[in-house]
Amino acid sequence: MIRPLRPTPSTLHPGGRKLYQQAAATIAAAIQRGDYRPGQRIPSERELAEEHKVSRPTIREALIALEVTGLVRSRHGSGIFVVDNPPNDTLMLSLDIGAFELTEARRLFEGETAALAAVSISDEDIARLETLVADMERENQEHVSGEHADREFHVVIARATQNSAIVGVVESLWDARYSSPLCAHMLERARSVGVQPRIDEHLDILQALRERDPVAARAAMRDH
Amino acid sequence: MIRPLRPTPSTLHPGGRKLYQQAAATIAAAIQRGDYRPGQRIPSERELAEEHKVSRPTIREALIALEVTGLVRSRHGSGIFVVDNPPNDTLMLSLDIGAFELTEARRLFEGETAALAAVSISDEDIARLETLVADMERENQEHVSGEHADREFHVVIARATQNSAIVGVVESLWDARYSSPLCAHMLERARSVGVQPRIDEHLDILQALRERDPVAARAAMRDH
DNA sequence: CATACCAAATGGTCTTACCAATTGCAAATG
DNA sequence: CATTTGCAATTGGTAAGACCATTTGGTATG
Repeated sequence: MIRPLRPTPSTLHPGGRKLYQQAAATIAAAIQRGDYRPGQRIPSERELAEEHKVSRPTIREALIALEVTGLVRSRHGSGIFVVDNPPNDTLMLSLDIGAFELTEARRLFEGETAALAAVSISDEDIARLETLVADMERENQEHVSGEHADREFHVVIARATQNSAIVGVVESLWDARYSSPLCAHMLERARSVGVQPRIDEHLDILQALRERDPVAARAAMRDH
Repeated sequence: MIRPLRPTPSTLHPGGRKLYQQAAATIAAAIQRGDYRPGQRIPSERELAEEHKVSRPTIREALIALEVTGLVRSRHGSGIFVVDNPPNDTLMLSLDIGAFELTEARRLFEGETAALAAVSISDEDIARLETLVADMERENQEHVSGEHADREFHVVIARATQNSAIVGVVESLWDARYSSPLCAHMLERARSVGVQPRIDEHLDILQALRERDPVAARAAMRDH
């Protein structure tokens, strides 16, 4: 017997995909489009169910999918919130990786990233890097973490390559530091030892980028 | 009024985590422990619900979490199956990236990976690479894809660095080729044009690794 | 004005029910 | 007996309604 390729396309499921997947995709699009801002509350499950013309269990499944993805977080009795950190738009990691391995990988890859960025970085990006280094110095004197500015510094360089795959890799490797308690502890110690050298290293990288010197940029980043 | 730190620990939620998370964790553990083999069917939703002492909607939420994670896949009317491919244990990608960007990123990062691997690669790995190249030649004459061997070739090199972070990045960038239909199409054309050069390029990389020459390995990989 | 309390809103879970797709077995057919 | 046909049991997909637990903000009370 010859069965039709798609045995009765089942007009009940127009999208082919399961309902919860469609709903999740729609909501995710709304988030990445900015309809729902980071940190902001999104409509309740009951409202979303009515809005998407599906039942509450279905909308719940969609929200769980988004929660697993890391886009939203639900708080019992309070609501569902868009996660503040625009997390991994391209790559995301799931397992812990040794701190040493991470450092080595970053050294390798970010060195090349800096070299590539050196030949295509814009003046605006350089200005942005300068303000970031200034922020780090200020936060340092106030004994604040300054990690956010540090991350931004590297991500801006990656973005200067105008290559989203590279940006994704750099972000992933950077965010991995936070996922492992072991790494977090190591960072805590490293930071208390000496912070001034880090500032200087960033200035070295910045200087190499200013001169559009790929070789110097790679070397500076590797020393970092 | 002094409220207890954990306002009436609510004996209904012993684990603190939501029920679907507990169930998902238990099932995931069973999979990674080998209780449920890859490709094999796991018990039905109704059975799992009874087994875990929760309702079917809850067990469904757990399964959806696992499906989003990529551990299982559910087929309507058939059952839920453990995904055969031991997917990305370290990194996974979610968005499409342009083909050009991917190529550039791979050129950059895998070049350094090859250079690092050259100084630490074992004889067994080199032997493994030789058989892989032979496989590719054979599959090539049979007009088979040979993509699997190609992927393996690069992953083995990454693994030779003994750095799981690097392995994760290389795997991610490689797997990204399959996620985008656009990329898949481009590869199809590229393969039909010429396949022999690819073999030669792989041999160049292999030769550089045999001589433990980081500079030559990087150059060969970049030409690839 | 500060505090304590209560009620609405909201996520978390359960129960039940029905639909849709798949699969396997059994009956009908050659 | 082999093959095909078709039905029925199994299983995932979705819906509706109800109840509990938590949070939150307003309100009454001191």
